[in-house]
Amino acid sequence: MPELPEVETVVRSLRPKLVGRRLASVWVGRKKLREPWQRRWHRHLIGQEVTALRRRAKWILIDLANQHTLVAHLGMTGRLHVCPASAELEPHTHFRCQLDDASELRFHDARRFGSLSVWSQVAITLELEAEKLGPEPWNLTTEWLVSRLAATNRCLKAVLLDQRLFAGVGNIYADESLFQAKLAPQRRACELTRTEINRLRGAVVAVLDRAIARHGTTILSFYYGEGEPGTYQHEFRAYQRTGLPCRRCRTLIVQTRLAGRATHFCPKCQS
DNA sequence: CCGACGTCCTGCTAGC
DNA sequence: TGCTAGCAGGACGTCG
Repeated sequence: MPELPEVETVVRSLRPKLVGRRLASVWVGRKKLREPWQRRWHRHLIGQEVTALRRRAKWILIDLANQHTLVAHLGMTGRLHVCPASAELEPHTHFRCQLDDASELRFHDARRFGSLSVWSQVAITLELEAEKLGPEPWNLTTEWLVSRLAATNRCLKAVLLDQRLFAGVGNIYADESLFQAKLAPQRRACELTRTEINRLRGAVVAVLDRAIARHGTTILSFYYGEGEPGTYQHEFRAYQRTGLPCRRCRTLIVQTRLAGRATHFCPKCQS
């Protein structure tokens, strides 16, 4: 399930294959993923050169010379990759775009929680830079978090999944960050001390950095580049370790449900 | 206004 | 052994 580290891994592997390439022809299979595909988007893509590849939280931004951007979100099972145009078509392929070097950019997504659309610079500013999305976690300040967390009655797990606060964090890295910070997921965010908030901020960044270094987490369907899996799942401390001994204190890891999501934690370390 | 919860979607698997 | 119900979750809509 692609969160920030997986998306960063995909962007890094796609960058050398896409920047400087020109988009030739576009084929759209399913006309609606999360949102309907607009017919006018074709002419924003055809003939355009890719000028840059960026990531914002869990969003992939493919910038074009005409100031438009092909924006992808991988959702749960989405995969965006470049392959030879002749490569066999995988099931659930929803988008293909031939490039000027006989390769092809493809998007496929079995569960269709992902999205693919074309945005203008104005739209990107509105959707990704304003109140809808918090800063990249590395730019979080304790000061800003203190004021935001004081204003909510939600538990830490819910707060970590809130993209307006911890942009790019999803269920896996929320659990791993809370374990690292030794904070209970059910704690009320407004009850945290300044020291604890600073510890949480540090833990999120450390976990994300390490996950990026391991090319993300592969459980079922996440692959990057030519099909390589991430390896961060081997470093899980809480997520999917229900009933296994805590690596710090040997207490058995417990699973519960918070903010509608499976939540894993050590009842002793994270008390 | 805030927070909890339902919805979308398909593949895998636990359990009968 | 084979089938099926239930679970997985990111973003967004809805409801109390």
